[in-house]
Amino acid sequence: MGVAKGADNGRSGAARPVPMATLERLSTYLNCLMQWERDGVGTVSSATLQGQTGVSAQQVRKDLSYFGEFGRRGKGYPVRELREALAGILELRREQVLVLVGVGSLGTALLAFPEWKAYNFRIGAVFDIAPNKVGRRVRGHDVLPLDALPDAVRQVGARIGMVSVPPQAAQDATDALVRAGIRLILNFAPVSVQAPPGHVVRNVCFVSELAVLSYLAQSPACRKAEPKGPPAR
Amino acid sequence: MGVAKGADNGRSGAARPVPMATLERLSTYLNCLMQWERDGVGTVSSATLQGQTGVSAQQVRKDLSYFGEFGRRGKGYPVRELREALAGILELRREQVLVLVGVGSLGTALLAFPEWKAYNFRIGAVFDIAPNKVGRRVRGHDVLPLDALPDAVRQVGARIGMVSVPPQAAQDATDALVRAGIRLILNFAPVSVQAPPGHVVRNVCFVSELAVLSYLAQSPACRKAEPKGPPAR
DNA sequence: TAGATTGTTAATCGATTAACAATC
DNA sequence: TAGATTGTTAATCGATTAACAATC
Repeated sequence: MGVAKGADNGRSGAARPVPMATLERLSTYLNCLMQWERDGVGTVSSATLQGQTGVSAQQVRKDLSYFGEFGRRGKGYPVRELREALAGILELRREQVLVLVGVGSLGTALLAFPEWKAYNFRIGAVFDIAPNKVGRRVRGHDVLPLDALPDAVRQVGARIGMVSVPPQAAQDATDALVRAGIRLILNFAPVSVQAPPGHVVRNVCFVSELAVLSYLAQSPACRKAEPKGPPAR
Repeated sequence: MGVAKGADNGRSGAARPVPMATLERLSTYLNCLMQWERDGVGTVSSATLQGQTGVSAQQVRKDLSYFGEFGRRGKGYPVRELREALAGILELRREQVLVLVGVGSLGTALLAFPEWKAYNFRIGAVFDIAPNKVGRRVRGHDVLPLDALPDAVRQVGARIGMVSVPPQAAQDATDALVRAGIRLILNFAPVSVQAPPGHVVRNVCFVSELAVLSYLAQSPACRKAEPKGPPAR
């Protein structure tokens, strides 16, 4: 039931499964390291990462330990090396090609997102069903009809699909991606969509996040999700 | 360390803390129920919810049990009542007023999001620093300067703030919200931001989600996050 | 060396799943 | 009643935290 056996980078001997929670934190670390690298910072400690992310220093070290040994005792982690290592773990040293289904206002905002390049993502093809959108050019991308999906996916080598269509259309869009051979799907529509075994659907649902905040608003329970301990920086 | 003591709806006697994981699933259930209510469905079982959400039936029942007893044994859950109960638990029977900082393409897409009303959210005020945006009207909202935040927050009664500014500006925007008395913050910028104790920051980070998918792409580990068991529908 | 900080093992805590009694 | 399905208690599993030895 471990998510990712055998993903241990060849370093850590036996294949411990990597907790999903760890995986979800990795890109946060990567993001900090990218910034520090731009700033010319040479070394950081797990305490520095705690200060920046709110994740406890020991948790940071534990997370990294699933993939190998990246630090120097008494010193900390070399920023550039750790950044490269994390990018490698997340398969972001090779370009990841995405396809996008749905070019409404959210889809258009996604096309304009300035950080794709920094993470080595590229949107390879863009689709919509609306006849008045198909054939147009949006933010430098030709909008293709949905039935062009299978060919386009093969052509651009996409492995990940993003769904940004209205809720009623989300399952259809997902099905189309599945038929086109896409096994990794990021759903932005505020409904749950299902895909067959062997596929992974993850959701970006801000309504859900807001609902959690709304819940927390009622009691003085706001004392969760805070940075803990002495922030070092 | 429990997130939400005393949130037990007055029904369940002692105040069991509600797991964050449960909280995060609640809006998924709510979403399904809203759809079913529109479709005129009278009753659903936990197995139905499993079929629609991928969350196991027993997990659904366990989640609901933190807040009370909503079902009828042998029968299932009355759609309308359960929807109302969940909306109440999430404090969504009263209107939740939001403020938005940052009216770039993502912010604009958020303003255009059609489902705010359905969840009883309302964007009460909108802010930006860019002089060429302040004073303009975007999707029916007047864009205000950041220093209008404290007054506006009081005036519209906002309790939740959304940050959709470029990464470099995200911490500043967060600080401005904090100074304006906002304690619940949803950050859309792909950086981690910090807020003082007593505040909650949650993040919507699709880069993070994509990074997880990218990781999962490498091994045949795609056999996670699937619907399990016999879907009933 | 002494101080700092990592990496790891053990202990705790929390969340999910299994089992089943309650009851419609 | 019999069948179905809930709600709850106990058992398992997974993730976080604490403690500490290793070592730069």
